[in-house]
Amino acid sequence: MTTELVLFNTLGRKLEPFRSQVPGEARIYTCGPTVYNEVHIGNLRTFAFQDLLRRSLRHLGYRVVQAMNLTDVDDKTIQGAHQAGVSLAEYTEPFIRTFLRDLETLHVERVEHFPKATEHIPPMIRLIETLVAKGYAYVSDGSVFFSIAKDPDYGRLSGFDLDQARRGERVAADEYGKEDVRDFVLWKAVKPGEPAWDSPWGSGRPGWHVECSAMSMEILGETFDLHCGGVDLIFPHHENEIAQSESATGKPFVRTWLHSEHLLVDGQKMSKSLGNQYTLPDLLARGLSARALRYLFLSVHYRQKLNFTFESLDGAAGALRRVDEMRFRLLHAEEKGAPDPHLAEAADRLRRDFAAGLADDLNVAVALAAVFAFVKEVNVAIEEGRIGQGDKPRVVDTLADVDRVLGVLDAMAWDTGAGEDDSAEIERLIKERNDARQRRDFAASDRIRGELAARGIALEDTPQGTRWKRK
RNA sequence: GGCGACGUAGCCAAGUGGUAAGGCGAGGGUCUGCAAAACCCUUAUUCAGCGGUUCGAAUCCGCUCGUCGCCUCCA
Repeated sequence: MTTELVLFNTLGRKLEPFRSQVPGEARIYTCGPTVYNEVHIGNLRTFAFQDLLRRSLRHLGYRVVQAMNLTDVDDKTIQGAHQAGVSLAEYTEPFIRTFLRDLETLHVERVEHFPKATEHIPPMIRLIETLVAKGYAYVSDGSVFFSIAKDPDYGRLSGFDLDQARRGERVAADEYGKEDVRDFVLWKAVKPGEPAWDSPWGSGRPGWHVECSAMSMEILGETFDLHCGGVDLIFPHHENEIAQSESATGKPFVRTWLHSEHLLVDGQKMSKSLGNQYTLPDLLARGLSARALRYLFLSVHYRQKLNFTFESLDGAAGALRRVDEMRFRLLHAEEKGAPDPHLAEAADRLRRDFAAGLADDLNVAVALAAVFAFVKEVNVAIEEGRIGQGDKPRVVDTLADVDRVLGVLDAMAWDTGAGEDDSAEIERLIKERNDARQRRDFAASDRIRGELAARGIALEDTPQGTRWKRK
């Protein structure tokens, strides 16, 4: 597939053809969570987008190398650990575990690297040393600050005029010593009781922004292809990353910046005070499906706010049901005669339209419309008895191809697989029921149908016979 | 106050100059012993409102109304 990928680069705010630095290879850095609490569905929306990105790149022919950091040292993790009376690592470990579990539940692929900030302190120190040596940073009371005034390009990503934006802002208590309120901290001098590492400026810990710069360049190189995060990270986090990295290396840091919009709940920003801050386990506990949530995430363009409602999640579940039903009917359809040329055409059209949708700045809505057009064609073919030799695997393989990107169409992959195999007994009961129907003993047949329904087995009588499925 | 995004049918959502994709829901039909399920068909003369540009606008421009975001930790 040689479809050219176009992406919206926040740096420059326009659509651009994507060109990787190394042909055929995409190197991606994504800002992961700060592991001080459980992630909510808003966070997960962003990670689902990043998963879509990496899968799409692969679909369009790229090899992907991706790193996602885990920020396990910052004000919040330190405070949390202190309040819980445990070490930093003891405090963050469970949140890392549940984060990775949530990703797995949503079928978000493991990325190649999950660097933890606490395990990469030396490269951060080296980066800061370089900045100090080059005059971009200065030391003050054991802390190190980046000097915005030394970086004429500062503000390029966010488009903010810092002269206007941050004058008169209050300086945080632990950041006295700045020469300019707009400067940001690279290294924070230790405070009593806090975890700390040795450095040329004394004991302390890295600032948040420097973590990502150091780790991304360490793993992916001084210039890499894609850097993603939520829109809230554009300023100041990503702006600062650019300033640090490019000042240190003199090279472009990231070629393309991608930012995903936020998720809203009932039209409002999630917040603890509104009580609308859901986690994935919250939704699962309500009996809602992670698969439907993934579909919902995928169905809204990443640069569009996603308004989460239970109704929209129902809609997502309904859409998946339609795909599942088609596969179910296909499974029971009989292949006879020559392959249907219409189906082959439909399959080609799906592959083409699907790839074209993805290539257009990851327009999944268009890609999904192609899937549903295909579903309809297959349904009609089944209805008209046009399923020929080899058509079933053709349909299944085509869906499997697009599902390598979507990761949501194959119900079997999401099945919890619980329960013993009692299908032989079910088949026996169905036969018994159909015998009763033959004798027009409807009381008996309805009784069996009721029994099966009570066990969660739904029957469908069709002209080709009775088929069943678990509800 | 500065910067920005958005407003398309009951709901979700594509489309950014050539005459409204798709999904859910709803209505009708087919099938059925009856059902259920499923499938098929139908479902926006119209894109927040008002002006303007144009042969032509949901798409471009202006104004108004509304929603949301960033500017401080934040996906």
